[in-house]
Amino acid sequence: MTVKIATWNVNSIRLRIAHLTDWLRNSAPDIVLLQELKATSEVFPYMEIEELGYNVALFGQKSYNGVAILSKLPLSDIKNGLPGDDGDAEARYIEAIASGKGFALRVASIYVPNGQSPDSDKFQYKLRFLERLRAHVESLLRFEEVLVIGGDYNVAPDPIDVYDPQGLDGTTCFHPLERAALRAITHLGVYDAFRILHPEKQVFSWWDYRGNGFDAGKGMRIDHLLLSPQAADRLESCEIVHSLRELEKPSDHAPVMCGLAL
DNA sequence: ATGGTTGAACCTCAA
Repeated sequence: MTVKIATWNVNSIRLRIAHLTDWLRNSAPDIVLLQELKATSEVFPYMEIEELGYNVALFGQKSYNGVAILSKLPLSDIKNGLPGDDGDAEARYIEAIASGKGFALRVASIYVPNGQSPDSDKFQYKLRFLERLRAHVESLLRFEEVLVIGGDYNVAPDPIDVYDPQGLDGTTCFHPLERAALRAITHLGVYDAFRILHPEKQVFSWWDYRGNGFDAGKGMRIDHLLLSPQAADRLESCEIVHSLRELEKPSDHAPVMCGLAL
């Protein structure tokens, strides 16, 4: 069967619940990795999601951050938080095993810190977070599983992934140090699902609300589905769901969805 | 364009 796996930064689950449920009904992804929920478990809209047949694993936080995994397949081995810093209280990483008939895969939803500006403490936190992710991916790859780490990486990998590579060089989400930190992860042997299937195509996943970036075509591709070799070998499709960014009161991100033959 | 918009919560911060 083909298992459809998507990632989406919703920028508030409570404001975006109608966009999400309409999309779940129409596209029926099997697994959805969500970021920027801005919600705790007390206010998370479990009922609207569960009545569509999804199990929910949630790592919530008030006001900021918050990640979740929605899955039509049963979830187990749920782990909250990225290893490597017990003092990190931000809800930016959740991982689980999804089990189907005759197969299992590990999935993770990640929300890499934005980093604010390259001269800020938050940028250093972003770089440390990416290094923690590198170390964790290195350990996960040893299991040789079908693995999908999807989320808002807040890094555009290459010049083709931003609207103005020269003007944006050195700015947040397209800084040489961030791009090197992301390459240190992909060089371990995880593969960008979109870029595997579309080596030359410029499609963005995020557009700034400010300055009407969407209508101006000023976007970046910063949301990624990174695949282990075992997952990449099964990759059938990968698209960015532009239509959700065209709705009234949209998230500033569009989902990215891939299909794996499992 | 050193501006601009959005969301959650607070009277501003994060993105």
